[in-house]
Amino acid sequence: MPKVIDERRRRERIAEAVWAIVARDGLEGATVRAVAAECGLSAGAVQHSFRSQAELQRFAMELVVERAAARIDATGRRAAPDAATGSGASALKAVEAVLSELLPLDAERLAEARVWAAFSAAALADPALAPLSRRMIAVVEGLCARCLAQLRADGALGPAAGDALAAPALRALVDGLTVGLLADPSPAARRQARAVLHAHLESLRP
Amino acid sequence: MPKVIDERRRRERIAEAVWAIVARDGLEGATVRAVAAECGLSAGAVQHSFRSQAELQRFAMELVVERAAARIDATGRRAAPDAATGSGASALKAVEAVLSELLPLDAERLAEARVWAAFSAAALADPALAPLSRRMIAVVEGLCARCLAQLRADGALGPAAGDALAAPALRALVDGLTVGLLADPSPAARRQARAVLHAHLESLRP
DNA sequence: CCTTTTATAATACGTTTGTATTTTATACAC
DNA sequence: GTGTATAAAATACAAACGTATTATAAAAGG
Repeated sequence: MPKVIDERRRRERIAEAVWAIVARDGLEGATVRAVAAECGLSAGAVQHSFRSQAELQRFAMELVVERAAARIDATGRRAAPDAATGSGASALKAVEAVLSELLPLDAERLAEARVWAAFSAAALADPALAPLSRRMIAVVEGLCARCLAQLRADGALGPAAGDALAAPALRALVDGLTVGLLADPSPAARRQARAVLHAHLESLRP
Repeated sequence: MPKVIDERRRRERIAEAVWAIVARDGLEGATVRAVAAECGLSAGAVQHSFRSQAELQRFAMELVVERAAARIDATGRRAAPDAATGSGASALKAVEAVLSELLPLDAERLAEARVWAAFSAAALADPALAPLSRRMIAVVEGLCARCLAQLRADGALGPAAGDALAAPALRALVDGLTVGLLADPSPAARRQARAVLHAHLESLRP
């Protein structure tokens, strides 16, 4: 054995190279050779870690979901203790901050959203990727539900806003704002997206 | 000249073949040969109508926007006379019906949405397609704005719902619901999407 | 009727793709 | 220390791609 290398780390490094290329050139730019060059390996090394390109793409998309789910879980937990103390107004601000982190409002999250959009589009034609699309949506909706539960606990939610449709609606709003920001990530559009999210949360108040 | 053929019609027929393939196999399935086979032509004939594949894809995406804009314009105009007569409740129902036509609730519009998602993803990596993405969003938001104006004229809009953010918010909601239905087009998900749209419009009432 | 023009078809070509195969070099076992 | 197993690199190869080129056939003009 030439080097005793952590195979898991290696696979993740390659997946991250896939992300970088996809964010820049789209999924069709992520050829085996391009991915290998992106992380300073030979094509043979990539082939050693992934039997086929399809397996590589599936792993890269799985890792996106996994990382995003972990991050969302962390921010969701972070918001909860924050707001339990004060009035409804501060809870609303905390929830707004948490949900803002789902939107592509900075360069890093814009890249993430571009990668995710590319994979989601690929999932429409590849049944092996479709469950990952659904899982990501479920994760986002879960965060929305937790945010709404937080608001409800703080009395920042009106009576009509508490039904089972509030979380799917909030998820749709966030995803729709993301779609808009992908097409137009200008500062003006970012301001508007933030304002729309703010207004929606305000409209839920009692 | 072998046949005196309407060049515009021919280009549209080829573009429609692109849509059929993209809806089924994604954009990377729309090779010149596959497109030619889809509409019963030879690859040479396709090349005669489109200098390059990039030009073909751009035309196909332009035609999607053009057709969608025309359809949206027509349905928007159709809704207006409907609701001006009755109370706010009937206006709300009419608007709900109009906006429902934007959602992929049947097979035809699901195919349309799949095509649009594929092109939108391609636009992220191809600056020549990006303006078409933005235009489509503007068209949808325009319909949302007209629907809201209709509701306002019929007194079916609360005071806080009338600001400039209502149309962008409604557009985001519709696009977000579309994203969800693309990942999960099951009857249950369709029911929920309709319910979310209904609840959102209800929440705008005075 | 013959020439010309042009849409279509067929073929050819160079490139790039994913992947299989071979070669090389290195770290561990005995 | 030597042999062996394996990661990594290099190379090879068939398939598919976009596109250029050539050939064919059919309608219009004189």
